[in-house]
Amino acid sequence: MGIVERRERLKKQVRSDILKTARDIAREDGWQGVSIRKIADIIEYSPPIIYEYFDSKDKLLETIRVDGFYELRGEYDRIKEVYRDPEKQLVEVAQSIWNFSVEKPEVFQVMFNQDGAFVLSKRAYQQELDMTGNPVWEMIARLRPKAGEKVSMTYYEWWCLTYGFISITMTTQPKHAISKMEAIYTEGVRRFIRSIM
Amino acid sequence: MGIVERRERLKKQVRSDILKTARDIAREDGWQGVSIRKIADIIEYSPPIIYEYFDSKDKLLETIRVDGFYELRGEYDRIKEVYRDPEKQLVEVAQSIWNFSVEKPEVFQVMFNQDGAFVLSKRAYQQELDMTGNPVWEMIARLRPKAGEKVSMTYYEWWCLTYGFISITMTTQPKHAISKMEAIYTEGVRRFIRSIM
DNA sequence: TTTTTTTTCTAACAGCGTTTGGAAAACCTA
DNA sequence: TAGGTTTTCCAAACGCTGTTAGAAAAAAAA
Repeated sequence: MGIVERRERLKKQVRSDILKTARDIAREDGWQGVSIRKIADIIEYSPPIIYEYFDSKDKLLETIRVDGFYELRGEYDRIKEVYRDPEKQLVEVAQSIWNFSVEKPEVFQVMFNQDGAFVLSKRAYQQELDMTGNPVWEMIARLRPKAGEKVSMTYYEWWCLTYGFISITMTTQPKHAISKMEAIYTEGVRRFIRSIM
Repeated sequence: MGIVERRERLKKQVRSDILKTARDIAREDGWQGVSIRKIADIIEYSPPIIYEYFDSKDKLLETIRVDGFYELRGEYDRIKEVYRDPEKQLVEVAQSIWNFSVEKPEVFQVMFNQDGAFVLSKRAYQQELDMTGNPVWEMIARLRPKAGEKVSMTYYEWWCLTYGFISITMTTQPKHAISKMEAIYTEGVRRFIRSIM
């Protein structure tokens, strides 16, 4: 009897529909335009249904944030496997962050509380800034075989350089001008890598 | 008869009270907690009064943003006068941005659409990124006597490095940890300056 | 004092996140 | 198939939000 299975499949579907719809609205109208009622309208359920999947709107956005970081982490792990040279690895990481922000700007906004997106908790950042098992931290460590403390500081600089550059670009530049900034970003990243080698 | 004058004085006072109250609430509860009704409550007027001073909540926040950029610009001009060495000037500029973000984090948030603050228009950034009469642009130009285009790119890098670092630090770090990041910021700024000289 | 102008507020609209209570549907059992 | 149980779902409401219209109150001018 696959009844339970069917129900669970449907639940998973609705859950991901909610997340996808939130992102769709945000991409179109910005996070300011995302409301529980609009999401409910689009997935053709009543608003209270959403609360069976997420405790609150805040938790819903936090899920999107965590998923975003998870996806990026996957990219970093992949890059670490594919390339041997840590310099090349970091350049690739920087590239993949940029691509991510271009392809999923609305997710990037949630990840960094930007442009109308807002999540109260800072929990997601802690894991991201932690060094244990952190692929990017290890790339920098290989590039800079100094004491651990120094590496963590450099890693934090890296974090701010990459995410900061894109954050500021996304919020200050009109959509059509963003792609022109990629070259500056890439050059800045290269300069940074060379300056810590 | 100073009736008109008295009225104008009072109007200016109420206007600045509105702005100050908005910032106060934001500092205490975040920009998410700022509402027209709360502001009205505190300045002891009814909500519609606020609309005699600002067309909308959005315009109110935009005023705070523009004032913030104006204040910083004043700092930069002052620094440019006081110090001769462009390297020293830039270090001081970086320092003053940091101090600003520590003393008025809620204004910084509005300036870069962070953490619940949101202004639709990107107008304020255009002037800030324009090179004409821009003190920081000129500092970089003196440090890097290359072609104009290159200077503008470097200036944009500077912009992203400083504001980006602080933006990311403010949104990702808990309040108590922020001060510990200043050293990393300062070192990053110094490294950047040296790398473009 | 009366008229005119200016200032101010009450009340309302539509939309927001969220919760409650119960209706409706789906399911299981006899 | 009928009855009972469980699960799924939603209408309605609460207290918020930004904003506006129109009337009331206050001040100034006549």
